Amino acid sequence: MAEGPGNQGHGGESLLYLTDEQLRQGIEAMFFAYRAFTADPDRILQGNGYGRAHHRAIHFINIQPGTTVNNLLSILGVTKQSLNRVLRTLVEDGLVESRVGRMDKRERHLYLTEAGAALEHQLSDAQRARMRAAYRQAGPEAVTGFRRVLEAMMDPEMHRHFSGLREARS
Amino acid sequence: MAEGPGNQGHGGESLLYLTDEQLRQGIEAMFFAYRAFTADPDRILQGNGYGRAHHRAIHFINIQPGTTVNNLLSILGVTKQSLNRVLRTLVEDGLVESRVGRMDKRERHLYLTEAGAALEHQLSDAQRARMRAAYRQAGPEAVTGFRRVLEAMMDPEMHRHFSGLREARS
DNA sequence: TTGGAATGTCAACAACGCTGACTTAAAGTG
DNA sequence: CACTTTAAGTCAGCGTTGTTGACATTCCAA
Repeated sequence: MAEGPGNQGHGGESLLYLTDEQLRQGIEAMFFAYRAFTADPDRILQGNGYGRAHHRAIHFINIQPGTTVNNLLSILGVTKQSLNRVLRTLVEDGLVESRVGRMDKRERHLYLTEAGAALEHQLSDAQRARMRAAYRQAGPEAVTGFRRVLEAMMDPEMHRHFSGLREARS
Repeated sequence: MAEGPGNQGHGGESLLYLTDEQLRQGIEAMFFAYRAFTADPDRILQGNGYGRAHHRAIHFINIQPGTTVNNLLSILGVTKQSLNRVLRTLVEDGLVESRVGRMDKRERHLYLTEAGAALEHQLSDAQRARMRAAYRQAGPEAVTGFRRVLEAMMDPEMHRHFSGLREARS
């Protein structure tokens, strides 16, 4: 089974032999876990004409109310045309409000309406429930490691946008 | 928010207060990390007319040579029409070979050709490199926790298909 | 004031999910 | 053998969400 060097005990020291098999399992785990991770929101959104892209937009508008389209663009890493299609439907449906900037009238500042906030809650509740269950099952130490690996995996560019950076240092 | 008493202890002990903010950061970390995680293969595949779906098919055919279409279907969790579209192009392009089953002639057993294996290598090398770097940066303890949380997050259905199950139980 | 950069919008296309209906071939079962 | 089920493949069509290209508006600086 390619057990390899049977360490990874708990030392924290050194070596860190990483066999291809171990890495492959990590890759596969990411695939299966991410599928499960997005399953609940996908289910909620399907049928309403919304999808994962709408979820992402709603999520980040909720976190940074008043963010501009351009800022959202750099966070989501898609083209403005792609984002615009999503934003247009959200605005039309009254979930997002788009206000012209006071300083710079080219900018549009985005806010969730009450209806938008309600949907956001529904979505994030479902996702948090799964995350909470996984965290509970895995234990607090595992959670720390989980977060650490994910952060190391992000592109440095994107890591800037990650909001879990508060107490990271100290 | 129904925060309630912080534990319905099923594991038994353990506080494990999980604030919404902590959970939200985990959710966001998954989003950013997964994006980075798929970025390298996506870059390699783009332009060849292939995409993430082709990558997934190639990955699992490589791991289970001779797997049937039906088995692949249940692993990937897509419809046969969706998978067939991908498989057809891979067979046409000579990356995958489809052999009629000897026992059951209805089945088609799938194998990577040399060209397919070469592409698989290219893809998994890129992905392993990123995974290895993240593992190294995070440390061995973190890796264990990472794996533990991801496994807890999977749907039980899908967890059956996860190949990293050898020594898990002790 | 004029030209360039930034911001946002519209149109069209590709990848890849989906449903539904259908065919072919082989296996299983009375 | 007739009947049903299973495995695989196909066709047609649609929805979400990426992409590029073209274009309008706004700001700012030469």
